[in-house]
Amino acid sequence: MLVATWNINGVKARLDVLLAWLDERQPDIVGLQEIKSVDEAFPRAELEGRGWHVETHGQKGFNGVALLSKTPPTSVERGLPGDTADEQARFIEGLWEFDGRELRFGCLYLPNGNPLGTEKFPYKLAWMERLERHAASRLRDEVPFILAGDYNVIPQPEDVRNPSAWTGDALYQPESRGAYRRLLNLGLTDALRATTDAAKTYTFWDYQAGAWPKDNGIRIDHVLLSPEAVSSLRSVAIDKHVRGWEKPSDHVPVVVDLDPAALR
DNA sequence: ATGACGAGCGTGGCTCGA
Repeated sequence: MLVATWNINGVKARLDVLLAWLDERQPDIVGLQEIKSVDEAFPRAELEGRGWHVETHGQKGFNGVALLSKTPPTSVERGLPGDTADEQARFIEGLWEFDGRELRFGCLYLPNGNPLGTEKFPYKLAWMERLERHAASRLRDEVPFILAGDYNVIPQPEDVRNPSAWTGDALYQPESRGAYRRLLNLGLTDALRATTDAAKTYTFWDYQAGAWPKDNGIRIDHVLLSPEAVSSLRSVAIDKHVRGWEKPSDHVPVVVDLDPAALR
């Protein structure tokens, strides 16, 4: 079975590439980020007409996350726990059952945090602390758990073409990378790094300054697996070719193949 | 290299992203 994450950068502007990619890939569960749409404006009918189940957690103008799946989730929760005053739509989580085995999939759009020196960076770090607490809680459930999305964190130097260009950026700060490392230290596995130590496994290329033709990318879209899910890991793919399509998102899908019979 | 790209909102030029 295939589970995937994709920062779509506007679902209405990206409907054609989303449908083309879904046709090509046929994933079982997809987490979308930056849908930039309220729930009522999400192109639900176009997706449901092709058999997809749709769960949204939208917001006007920016942010917003969604879950698409071939079979409906048995339950869905919206919003990251831990701060009722946080109104930004950045987290949605669903529970599925496959042949009697449960699988929980959390889809996140972690705050960017730029520019440094503004309230945005402490908001990012506070959000990561909440995410760590939530992940620890889910891990205690021992239900196979996937935490996938746009983390807005470059974990290591090999995850960026030009590390020195990012030293002043929130995505590459020691605090951001440390918080990502703490997630892994809880017992989550970065699916891509469990399968390869290759460099240039980027998931984002800026629209500006010819970043895509120059392969000036960064790896910031990650799929983290709980111990109960990592035992089912077959392979990971970064669908890089999608970045070359007409009207692409600046991010590409990350797709993880799991053996459902090995979920425990 | 980042005023350079792109989406949303809403009709001109902001905000936001990474």
